[in-house]
Amino acid sequence: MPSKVSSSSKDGNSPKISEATVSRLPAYYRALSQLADAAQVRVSSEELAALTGVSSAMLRKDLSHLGSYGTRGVGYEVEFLRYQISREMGLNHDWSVVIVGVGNLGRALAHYGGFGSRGFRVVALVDADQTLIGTKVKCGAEGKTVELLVHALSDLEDVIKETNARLGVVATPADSAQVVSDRLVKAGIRSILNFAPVHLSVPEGVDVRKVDLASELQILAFHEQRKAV
Amino acid sequence: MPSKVSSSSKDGNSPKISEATVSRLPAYYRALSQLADAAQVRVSSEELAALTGVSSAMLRKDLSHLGSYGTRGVGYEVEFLRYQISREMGLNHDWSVVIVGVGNLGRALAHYGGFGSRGFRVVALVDADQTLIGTKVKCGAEGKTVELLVHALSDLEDVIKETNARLGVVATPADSAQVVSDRLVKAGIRSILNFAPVHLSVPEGVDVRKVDLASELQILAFHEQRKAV
DNA sequence: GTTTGTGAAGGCATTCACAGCT
DNA sequence: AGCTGTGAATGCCTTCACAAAC
Repeated sequence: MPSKVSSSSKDGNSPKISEATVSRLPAYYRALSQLADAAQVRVSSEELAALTGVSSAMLRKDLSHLGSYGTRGVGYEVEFLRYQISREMGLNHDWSVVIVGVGNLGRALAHYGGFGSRGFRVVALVDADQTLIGTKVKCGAEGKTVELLVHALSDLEDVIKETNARLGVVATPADSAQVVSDRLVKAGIRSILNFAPVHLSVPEGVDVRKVDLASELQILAFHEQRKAV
Repeated sequence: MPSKVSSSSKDGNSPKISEATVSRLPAYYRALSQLADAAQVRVSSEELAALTGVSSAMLRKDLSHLGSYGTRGVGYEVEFLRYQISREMGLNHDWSVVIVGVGNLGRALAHYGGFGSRGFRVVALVDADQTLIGTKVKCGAEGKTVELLVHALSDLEDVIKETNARLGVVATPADSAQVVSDRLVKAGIRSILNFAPVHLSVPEGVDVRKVDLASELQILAFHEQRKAV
C-alpha cells in the first residue's frame, strides 16, 4: 500500500482515532457517496464492507470510533453516515492545494477530476522551469475547468500566502524534492503529498504522505515472481 | 500508506517475508542505488535507515529476513546488498506493463521516467475512446522514448498475449474499472495497479494494489484539520 | 570499540463472538 | 429475528536491548 504518514501531530482532545482507521475513511466516504447517488437510503455493515473491500467487523469497529451512528437490527442511514464521515474528515469546507512541479505528473494531477468532487481545489501551480513559468494550464475536470498560471518557484512563498493554500503536492524530480519540501514548510505548509521517489525529512508537526509509483509496481512484481511456475 | 494489497498468493517454499517488509524494500533499493551512484562502498544500518525514514532496528530486521548480508562492526556493502534486494524482488529481469486508460493520468504514467530505470517497461497502451485509438503516445523518459500505438479495448486480450505483459495498470474512470479489471484477469494478468477510485474485486490469486490520489489528500486533510489553531 | 542479527517485550490492528437494541 | 457495538482473543509489526562477530 502506497503507505505512508511519517511525522504526526499529537493533538490532545479529539477522541483518538487510529491511523489505520483514518486511512480507510476515504473509501467508506466514496462508497457512501455512490450509494447516495443511487438513492439508496440504508446500508448494512456487510454491504458497505463488501463495497470497500474490508471485513464487516472491521468496518463496524472503524465506524464505532466516530460515534454510534447505526441502528441495531437495521443498519446505517447512507446520507447521515456520509455526513458524519465528511465532517470528521474536514470535507465540509474546501481545501486549497498548491502543486509544485508541472511536468507530466503535475499536469495530470491538475487535470484530475477526482479532486474537485472531493473537496479539493488546486489553487496554484509552481515550477522551476523557465519555459513553463507564465504558461497557462487547464485545471479541474470537464465541468469546472479553470486556467491557472504557472508561477516561478522563487515566488512560492508569496503564492502560498496569496492563495491560502494549506496542502502541498510535490511532483518534482527526486533531486529537487527536499529543497521544495523545505520551502513549503518554511512558507507554512504542514501537510505534504510527495510523489518524488525520495524520503522527505520534515520537522515535527509536518505530515508527509508518499506515493511512489515505481515502488508500487515493484511490490507487485515481488508477489508476481512468487506465483509458482 | 497508499495501503493496499488485497488478495495474495500463499506460496509454499520461500522463507516467508512479511508484507510490511516487502513494502519497504523498494525504498531500500532506491537509496542503495543512490549511494552506488555516489560511489559509496559501505553503509551502516543507521545511515541507510535515515535515508529511507525508518528506524535502524527495523531496517536490520527487514534485511535479516533476506539473509545475513552485513558484517558486524562494519556495515553493509552497498553494491552487494543492492544486488541481493534486486534479486529478491525480481528486478533482475524486466517486467512488461500494460496501461489501460490513456487519459491524463495514463499518459503521465506512460511518460514517467521512474519506471524504465527500475525494471519496468510499458509495452502497451489500451483505451476505449475511439478518438484515441490509433494515435501514438510517447513512452519513457528522455533517454529512451518510444512511440506506442493506442490499442482498442476490444483487443486487450490479443495485446496482452502479443506483448507478454504481466502487470496491468488501471487508469480508467471509476465506472469502467471493474470491467477492465475482469478482462485483465481473464487475459491472464494476476497483478494489477489500480488508480481508479473504486474497490476492485478479483479472484483468489490475483493481487491488486490501489493508489487513490484523492484519498491521500483526504487523509492529509484529516490530520491538517486537527492541528490546533 | 563498533555494528549487525535476533530473541523477548511491547504495542497496534484485526478478527471473533456475543451481548444489547430495534 | 436481524444487525450493530464492543470486550476479549489473536496475530502482526515494531522497538528494545544485548549477545555475537568483526
